Amino acid sequence: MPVAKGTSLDPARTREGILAAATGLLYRHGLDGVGVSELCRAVGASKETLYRHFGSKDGLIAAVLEERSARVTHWIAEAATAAGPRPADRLAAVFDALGEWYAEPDFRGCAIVNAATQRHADPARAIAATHLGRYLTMLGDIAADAEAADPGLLARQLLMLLEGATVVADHHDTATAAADAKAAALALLATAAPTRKQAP
Amino acid sequence: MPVAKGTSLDPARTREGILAAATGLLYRHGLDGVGVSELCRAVGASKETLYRHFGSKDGLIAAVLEERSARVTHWIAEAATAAGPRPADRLAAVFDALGEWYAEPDFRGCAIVNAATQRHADPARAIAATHLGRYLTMLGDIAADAEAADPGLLARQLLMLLEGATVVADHHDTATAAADAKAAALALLATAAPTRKQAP
DNA sequence: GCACGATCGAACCGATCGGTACGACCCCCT
DNA sequence: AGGGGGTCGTACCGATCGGTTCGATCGTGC
Repeated sequence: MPVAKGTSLDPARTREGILAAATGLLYRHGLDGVGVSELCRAVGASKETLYRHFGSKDGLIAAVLEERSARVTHWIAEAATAAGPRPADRLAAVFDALGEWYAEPDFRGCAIVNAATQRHADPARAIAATHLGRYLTMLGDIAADAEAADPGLLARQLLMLLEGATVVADHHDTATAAADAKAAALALLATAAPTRKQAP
Repeated sequence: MPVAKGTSLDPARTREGILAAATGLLYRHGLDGVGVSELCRAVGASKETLYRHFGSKDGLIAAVLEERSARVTHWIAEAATAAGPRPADRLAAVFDALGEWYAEPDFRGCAIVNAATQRHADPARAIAATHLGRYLTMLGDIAADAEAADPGLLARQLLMLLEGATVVADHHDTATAAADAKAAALALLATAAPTRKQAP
């Protein structure tokens, strides 16, 4: 409960606060499951402030999705690079990170893909496309380092495992999804790059 | 445009007509993207008729999803059994069928999973869970026939590929999704059941 | 031949939606 | 000291939503 009436913090701080609170609410309740008034009450901001910062509800949604896409992909990429140089280790780390995410109590699937599903018009769908593109780039790096015969193909297949695991974890089987997907991903990697051993 | 005012057809026929028309509209526009009034106009039925048959919009949605789940899974299973006795052929046929689906001009992802994403309350999510369960059963049969070391694991991995391919085809890369997923599925099958050849 | 059941079309309801307007407040800067 | 900008809270707007009701209509089975 920082601010009182007039603001002491700079507007950028206000904007970030709205963004952070809206991210959770829109994810949990769905884009159409929470109204702007309710959003403002939970955020602790007035409608006027929200609309000055984001222009419209869709503007707020777009900002939320862009920020979340950047943060999530960065988090996954960090987990991968922290696992060391070996492609198999990096790939395993990606799915281990997903497993932590799936285990969170209010896991609800991929927020960006979910949003694109709920909005058939442009903004959300475009963001989802670039979001998947970011994943594909990261997986493509792993595939290339593993000297896969067709790194692009392997990356697209790994992306399907990643998104499929997320869907299955959301709608069917939360417990084993990440581990199952990890095993499948490592099997695909081994099949696509049989020449590479773990020589130093 | 069969019926005029009073009905000559039996109520079951009316119900089926509403169901069929609503299936397409709700899929294309999303569950919240089309109102009941618009739905009635497109269907050619009055609100009173719709509400007598389905009770509520959610009741209509549930009926649409149940019917679609049964029809889709039956269609995929038919494609698999028509491909012959060999597990690899049946698995390939599944993803070939998915490829036909992805290529349809108004493909929008899996209607049941999409609906479950849009509705955080019970009915749609429960239907999605049983829908994935049906897929899992079919894939489990293939895995078992292939004498996979762990048929349940393989089936869950294949399910992720199926759902992941659908997500990717919807939001990123429609063209190669099915073929990429098919190759990955066959590779997983070969890895999980290396003993089995195609002896007669 | 007549009542019954299914249907239509349109009016209607309260609720809620996204978005705007306004007066009051308070902090920062000059 | 004082003014301007960011904010709050609330009231308000038109539109639309899901759902109900009602009179008129028409085919079918008794």
